[in-house]
Amino acid sequence: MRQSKLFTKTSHSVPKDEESKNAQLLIRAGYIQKELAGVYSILPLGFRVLKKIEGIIRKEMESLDGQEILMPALQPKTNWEQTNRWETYDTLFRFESFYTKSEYALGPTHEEIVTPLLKRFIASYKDLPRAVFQIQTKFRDEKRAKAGLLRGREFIMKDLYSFHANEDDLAAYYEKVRSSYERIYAAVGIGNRTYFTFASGGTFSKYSHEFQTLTEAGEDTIFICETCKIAINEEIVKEQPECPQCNTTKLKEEKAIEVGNIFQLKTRFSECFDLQYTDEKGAKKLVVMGCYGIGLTRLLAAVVEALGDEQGLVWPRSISPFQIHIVGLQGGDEKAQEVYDKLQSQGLDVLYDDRRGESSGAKLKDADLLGIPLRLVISERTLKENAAEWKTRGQKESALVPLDKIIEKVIEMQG
RNA sequence: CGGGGCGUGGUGUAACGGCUAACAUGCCUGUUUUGGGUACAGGUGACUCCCGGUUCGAAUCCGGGCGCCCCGACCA
Repeated sequence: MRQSKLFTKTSHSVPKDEESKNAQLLIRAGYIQKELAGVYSILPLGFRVLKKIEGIIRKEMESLDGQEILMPALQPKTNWEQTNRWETYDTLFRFESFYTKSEYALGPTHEEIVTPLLKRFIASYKDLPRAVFQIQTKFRDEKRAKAGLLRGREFIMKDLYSFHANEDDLAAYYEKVRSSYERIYAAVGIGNRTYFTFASGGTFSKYSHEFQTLTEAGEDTIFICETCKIAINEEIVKEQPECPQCNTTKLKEEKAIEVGNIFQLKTRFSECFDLQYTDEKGAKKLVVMGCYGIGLTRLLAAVVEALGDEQGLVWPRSISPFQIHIVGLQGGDEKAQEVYDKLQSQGLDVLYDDRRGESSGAKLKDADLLGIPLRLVISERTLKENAAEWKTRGQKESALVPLDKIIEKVIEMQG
């Protein structure tokens, strides 16, 4: 893509109504735009990142035999009354139709839809296990939206629901999901600072598990066991905090942001909707359920919080909007164009800063702000060596690479 | 939901109750410059969030509303 055609622009100044690092950098770089408190438009560069994250998550969900569906965000009140959550779910968006006076919810989660949905198809033990997932916009009536994309009123979430014949099967599946989640966090570049965390179970069970990523902007406080590489959420740490695995009390307190959670719902919802199956002996039994969520927009923001620096965004290759940022400076435009065409024809994701009016300094600053992992500068100076300057975002050093070796080197880099 | 702060060109800010609402940035024209947000000149751009009140006079004071941020509470 040519940068001169991109409808978004970078901005020098930070919006005064945003304080969080993720919102400031993403808005300045033109990845997102705020529409309302806690509600953002995702612009082309941000959309590309989101799609990359989506791809990583989808691949893992499919490996868990998850079948992708899309359920409605608009949901009937009756289903929420059936689970007794119409009155009690405090961030539920509830509203009345202007014309019919019927009441609706905007889905913050989808147990109320997915459970009756699967009931139409599950009748026998032969129909189990099953897993479905979706990647969809969710709504929560937050009393206070905050911290950019970290806590919004509208956000994009992947939710997976699993259906099992018994608790053992659920437990085994739950472990598989845990591994998938760990691969997801590693793939988006925050694996080394994301901890499997023991947390309270909320509405459904005694405990649940979260994945928490260490960042200053985190809303949660967790206690890390360095030996086991797991953590405990503050909410379940009472007087004597200890690691549930090795029982040590040497725990390190840290701020973290919750980037995913997994719950064993068991029969909490199958009871409400009478979701039963017939077992091998002809007996009726309740289906056992699990649910597993990852907020994509929040995950994106968490990566920014964790990796962004003074100069701007820093993307891992796996989710960067582009793999390569070609910057043509004075005297290098013609060659830059050639290299761009060549890399494009190799099917590589390339952003080419072909803007003519901008000064060199402005282009280099913008490249840092946009955060694309590999920057190739082509200018009069590099062309004296018949080369391009190769620089990795986030690293100080750069090197000259001969123009005829670039494709080779890019392919080598991508492994 | 409790507390605090704030709404002024696209953006960031300034302006004692008193001249034509100022500065920077952006944008447009031209010249210039070209490896870390070049320089100069000219130009464009604001019913000062909305409604009402006080006053000879309101961006400024008062009341109400709407919106935004931060702290806390809450949080699948």
